[in-house]
Amino acid sequence: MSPVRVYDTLTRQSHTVSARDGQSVTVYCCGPTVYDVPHAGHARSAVAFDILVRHLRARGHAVKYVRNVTDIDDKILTRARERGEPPLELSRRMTTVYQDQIAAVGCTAPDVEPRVSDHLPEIFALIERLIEQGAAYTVDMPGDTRDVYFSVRKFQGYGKLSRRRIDELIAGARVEKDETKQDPLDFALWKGAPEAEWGWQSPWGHGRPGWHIECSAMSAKYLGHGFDIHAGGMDLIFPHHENEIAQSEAAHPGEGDFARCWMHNGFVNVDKEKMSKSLGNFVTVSDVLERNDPEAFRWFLLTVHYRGPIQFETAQADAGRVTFPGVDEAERRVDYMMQTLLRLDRAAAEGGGGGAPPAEVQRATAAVSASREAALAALDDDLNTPVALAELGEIAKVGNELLDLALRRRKDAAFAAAAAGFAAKTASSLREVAAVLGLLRATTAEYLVRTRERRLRLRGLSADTLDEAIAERFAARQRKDFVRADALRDELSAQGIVLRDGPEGTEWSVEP
RNA sequence: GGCGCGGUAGCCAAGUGGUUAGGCAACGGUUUGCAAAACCGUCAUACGUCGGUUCGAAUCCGAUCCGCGCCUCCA
Repeated sequence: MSPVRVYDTLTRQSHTVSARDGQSVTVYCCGPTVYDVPHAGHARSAVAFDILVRHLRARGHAVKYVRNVTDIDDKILTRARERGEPPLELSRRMTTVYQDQIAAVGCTAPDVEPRVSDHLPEIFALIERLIEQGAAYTVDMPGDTRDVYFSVRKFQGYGKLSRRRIDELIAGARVEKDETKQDPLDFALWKGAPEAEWGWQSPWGHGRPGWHIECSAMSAKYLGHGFDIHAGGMDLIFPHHENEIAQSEAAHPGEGDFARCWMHNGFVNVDKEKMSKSLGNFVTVSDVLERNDPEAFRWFLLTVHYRGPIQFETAQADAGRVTFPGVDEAERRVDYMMQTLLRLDRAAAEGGGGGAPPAEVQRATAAVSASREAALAALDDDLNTPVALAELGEIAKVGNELLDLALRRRKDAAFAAAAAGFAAKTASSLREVAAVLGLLRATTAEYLVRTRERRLRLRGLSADTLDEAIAERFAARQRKDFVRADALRDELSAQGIVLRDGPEGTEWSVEP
C-alpha cells in the first residue's frame, strides 16, 4: 500500500488517505439532482472521483464508494409539471441516462448508489433526532402540515468548511426574509406540501425533504458517521456541504467530525464563462459524445488538475456544426495511444527470445518502468492527472522509438526478439497506467472502427465511395502516375481523409 | 462588503526555493516516389507588475494591476 495524499478543503492541507476502520476507505460523493440530462460538469466530477477510487484500489486500498442520486427536489417537480410527467418517472428516466452516460465516459459504478426516494424512513429518523437534540424546530403551516427547520445559530461550527461567519452571511444581504423561520439563515429539513402535491406522508404531515438532509441520512446509513472522504463539486461547499456538516454533527454530538476529509472538483467553463442555464451555454454529455469518442472526452477532462477550472472551448465547423477543439486534440492523443498499442501488440506477437537484451532495449525498458512509476506517483500527489498523462505519453514515445530502431535493425534476429519482449512489457505498462486513469478501455480494433464510423458520419462520407477513390489511386500509383495519385490524395485530404502508404498497401483514417 | 481561485513561451497546461514537465501549432531533420505515421531537433535562460527575504525565487513575504468563482439553484 502506497500513501495517497489529497487536498482537504476543510483544513486546506494535504491529507494522507487512510481507512478509519483499517479495512476500507469510505467515500461518499454527491451525485446529481436528476431533473435533466447530465452536463460536462457532472462528467468532470464523476471522472475526478472515479480516478480517486481507481487509484486507491490500484495502490492496494479497499474502497467503499457511495454516490447518491437526488431524485426528490423542487426542480424535478417543476420540470415534471412542464412535461406533464410524474416526477418520479422523470427522475428515474434521468437517473438511467446519467448512469449510462457516466459509465460511457469510463466511470466504474459506485458500490452503492442510493436514491432519496428509497430513504424516507432514514430521513424521518434523522430529523426527529435533530428535533430531540433541540437543533431543529417545527413550524405549523396552512393545511395539516408542518415545516421543519435547522437552527443554524445553535450549531457552533457553522461555517467552518466554507470559512464564513454567520454575521457575514447576513451582511451578504441576499438572505431572504421569511417569517416562518426563526432566523433567516435556518434551512429546511422538511417542507410541508398540500396533499394533492407530490410528496410523502411524514411525522409532520404530507411534504418533501429539504435539499441537504438526504446526504446526511444516506452517508450515515452506508458509511457511518465520520467516514473517510466526502467529495463533490466546489459549488456544493456552501451551502450544501456546510449544512450537511451542521445536520450530521448536531445529530451525533460527541462523535467527532462528519467526514475526515473533503474533496471538491473545479468547474467547467464554456468559452471562458461558467456553464449555466441562464447563459444558455450548457454542454451536455451527449453533446460531446455525439461529436467525440468517450475516451477522448475523458482524456480531455484529465488534462487539467481536478481542482482547477477547465476551459471548454466551442468552435463552428463547416455547416455551422459545433465542435470542441480541446476534445478533438485529446482525441488525437487517444488515436496516438491506440495506434501505439496496436503497433506494440503486433511487435509483441512476433515472439520474444532468450538471452540478454541489447543495451538500447535495456535502456528503453528502464525508461518505461520509470515513467510507469512516475505516473502512479503523480496520482499519489493529489491525483495529478496531467502529469500522469504526460508519463503515459512518455511510455508510448519510448515504445515507438524502440520499434523504429528495431525496424532499422530488422536483420538482427536477436534484436528483433528482444524488441518483441520489450513490446509486450511496454504494452502491458501502458495498459496498466491507462487503467488507473480509466483510459484505453476499448480494444484498439473497437476504437478504430467506432471512431472511423463516427467521423465518417459527421463528415457525411461513406466508406464505399472512399474505397473507390483509394482503389483508383492505388492503380495510379502502380503505373507510377504520381500526378493522378497525388491529386486523388489531395481530394481525400480536403475531406479529412488521411492516407498512409505502407509496404502492405494503403491504410486510411479520418481526422477527428 | 465577506470568502476563495487564477495570471507560466503562439495556444492549452504541470510545477510551490536550487538539475527536462507534457501536449498542440509552426519550422528544420531522419524516413517516404512525394506524403502520412513514427522518431529527433528548434521555438523555451517562460512564469502579470513593482519591491523585499535568500548564496539562490515561477515557487516565500509585502504592495499592486488584471481575470474569474462563491456568498441564491448548481457538478
